[in-house]
Amino acid sequence: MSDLLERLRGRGWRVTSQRRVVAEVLDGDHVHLTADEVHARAAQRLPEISRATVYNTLGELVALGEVLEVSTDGRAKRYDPNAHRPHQHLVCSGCGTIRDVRPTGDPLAGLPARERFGFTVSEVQITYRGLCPACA
Amino acid sequence: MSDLLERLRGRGWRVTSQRRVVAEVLDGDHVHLTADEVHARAAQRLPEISRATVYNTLGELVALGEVLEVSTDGRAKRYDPNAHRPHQHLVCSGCGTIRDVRPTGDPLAGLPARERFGFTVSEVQITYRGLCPACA
DNA sequence: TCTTGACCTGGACCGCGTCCATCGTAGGAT
DNA sequence: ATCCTACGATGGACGCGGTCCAGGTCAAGA
Repeated sequence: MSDLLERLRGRGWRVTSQRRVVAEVLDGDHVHLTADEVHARAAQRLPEISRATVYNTLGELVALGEVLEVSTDGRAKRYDPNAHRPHQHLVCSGCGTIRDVRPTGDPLAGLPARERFGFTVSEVQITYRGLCPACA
Repeated sequence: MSDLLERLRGRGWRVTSQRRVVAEVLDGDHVHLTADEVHARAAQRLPEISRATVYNTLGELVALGEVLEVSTDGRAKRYDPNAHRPHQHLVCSGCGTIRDVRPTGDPLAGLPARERFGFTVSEVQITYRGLCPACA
């Protein structure tokens, strides 16, 4: 994400203080923040930033492929800045923490043509669930 | 799901007309209905059934392992009556229809110990996305 | 520096789901 | 068959996550 702002400027993005702050928040610790958490952290640096702007900016970053949306619990969506390296997620059923993991092999290989029902399958999302060491 | 009500009675469930109607709705076409769709179909048979009751009943069926909750789009949860046969889901990015599919092999095998970070992994949810024949 | 269209704001609004006080009733007890 | 009562149903208020909108603001090109 380091030169994210330059990439976005190159794509015609108007770089504003709000967008920069949101990008910097995501660029920090690689945790999976909710939109409200992003808003809270952004507001520490830019107190008057609005929720709507955070939602808009996150949506744009997702549309541009710079950030991934993850919804593992049916509650708030989370935003994953690790978008350029394909990976899956490992979720603790106890505390809800999420880790990025990289399974071996081609995940599409497990779905034989007979089970595709004529679909053009292009993407696979895998969520591994279990208990983390602390919760076990 | 055929003798579902008997199983539930055996577990101490009080069988009411509302619960029977909800179970019958799920037992119909094996589509993946939202809670509101379940409510609408139930209301055709039992006009005064309340939303809260439908939500309660669905939640109980999930807790008892008779029905699965599926949230593929971050919108409303869907309810899958095919709970006794392990399967995954194939979702059309165009129209949103969901098909049950059965991948080959053990889905847990793809995650080597090194990528488990000490977690006790017990469950794998896979969502295949693509376009169905009609949307392609 | 000026201009302008893209952007930001705050608050109303919406969809999905939960909660709660109250009423109704399934099913055991008699 | 009838009664009793605890479990279930009702529906309306509420909460959270997210979207929309009218109006004010400002980045960046001319």
